[in-house]
Amino acid sequence: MTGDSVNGDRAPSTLAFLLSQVGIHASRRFAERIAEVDLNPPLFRILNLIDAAEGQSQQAIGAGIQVPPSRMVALVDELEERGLVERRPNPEDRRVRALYLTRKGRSALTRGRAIAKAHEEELTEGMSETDRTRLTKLLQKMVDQQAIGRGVHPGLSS
Amino acid sequence: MTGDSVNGDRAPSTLAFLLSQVGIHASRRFAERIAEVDLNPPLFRILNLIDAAEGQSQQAIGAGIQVPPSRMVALVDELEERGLVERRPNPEDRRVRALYLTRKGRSALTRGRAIAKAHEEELTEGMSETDRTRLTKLLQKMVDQQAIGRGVHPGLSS
DNA sequence: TATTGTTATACTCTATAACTATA
DNA sequence: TATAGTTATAGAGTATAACAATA
Repeated sequence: MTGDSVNGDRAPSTLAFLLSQVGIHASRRFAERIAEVDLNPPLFRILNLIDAAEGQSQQAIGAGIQVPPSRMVALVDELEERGLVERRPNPEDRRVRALYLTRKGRSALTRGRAIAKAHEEELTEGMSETDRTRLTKLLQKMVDQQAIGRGVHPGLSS
Repeated sequence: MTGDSVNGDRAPSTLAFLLSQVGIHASRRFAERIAEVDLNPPLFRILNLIDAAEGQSQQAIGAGIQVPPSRMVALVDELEERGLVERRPNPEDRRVRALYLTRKGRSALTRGRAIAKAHEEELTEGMSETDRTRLTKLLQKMVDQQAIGRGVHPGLSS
């Protein structure tokens, strides 16, 4: 590939190009790996959020990461069908469905986290500790400067 | 958003998360901006590639960035309908359609490049020149280490 | 037989709008 | 009237497979 004459590697890549190139690669690769535990990135992300705030409503969870209500339904449906999440009635407001992880859900989350860690290591393979820290800081600064929102992943929102 | 209790910002982000977060943001933002000249990222990319290798066949262009033949048809169809690209017969092989930019295509490309430059500036706003260079080098190293392929954008391939 | 370009088709992801049951 | 959840539906983007013309 690198030796082809018809590709885009003649000009040095811009930061914008590199960022989107590496970012999409990282997302794709993570999607591949998290599939090993029969999850996909959105599902894994929701599992994490429920774990961090058990008993919250579907829409409260969704609002935090800019996921519309209708999508939350589909996502939670799938998690519930697989027995990873439970929808419990909220006695104070019968419209609300409070979300809880099942034991199976908790175990899936643990396995997912191990994969996330392995993915992180794969992605930073061959990088010195200094470079990792440096890169993290630069990207974090960008998230703040560009007002992306910490923890808000655009691939799971609008 | 940053003050919400139900979001993902409690734990410090991993490099994998940051990379995909910032990368997808950069892609989305670029898509928004390039729409100002009535293009989308794949179309702009193809325009660039044709400019760099005029007279090549559709499939030769597509192969360099891992785009399947059937998709090249749709992409070039659209560019041709808008009068940005011309398909010319190749007298040596009548199966082949050689691609050329029209004057209008060249002008669209110029305007697109100006937008790409503005996008680059927006994305690196508030960053020192040192940090830009540093970030570029780190990402470039990652592209090589992860065998992503210089100039090959995963968002325009498989 | 192999290759270029094409068509037909289908699948994934996602959002918008309308609906229901509660409040 | 407003809100939580739901359903119906449609659009964008993309890939695979089969096909026609030419090599």
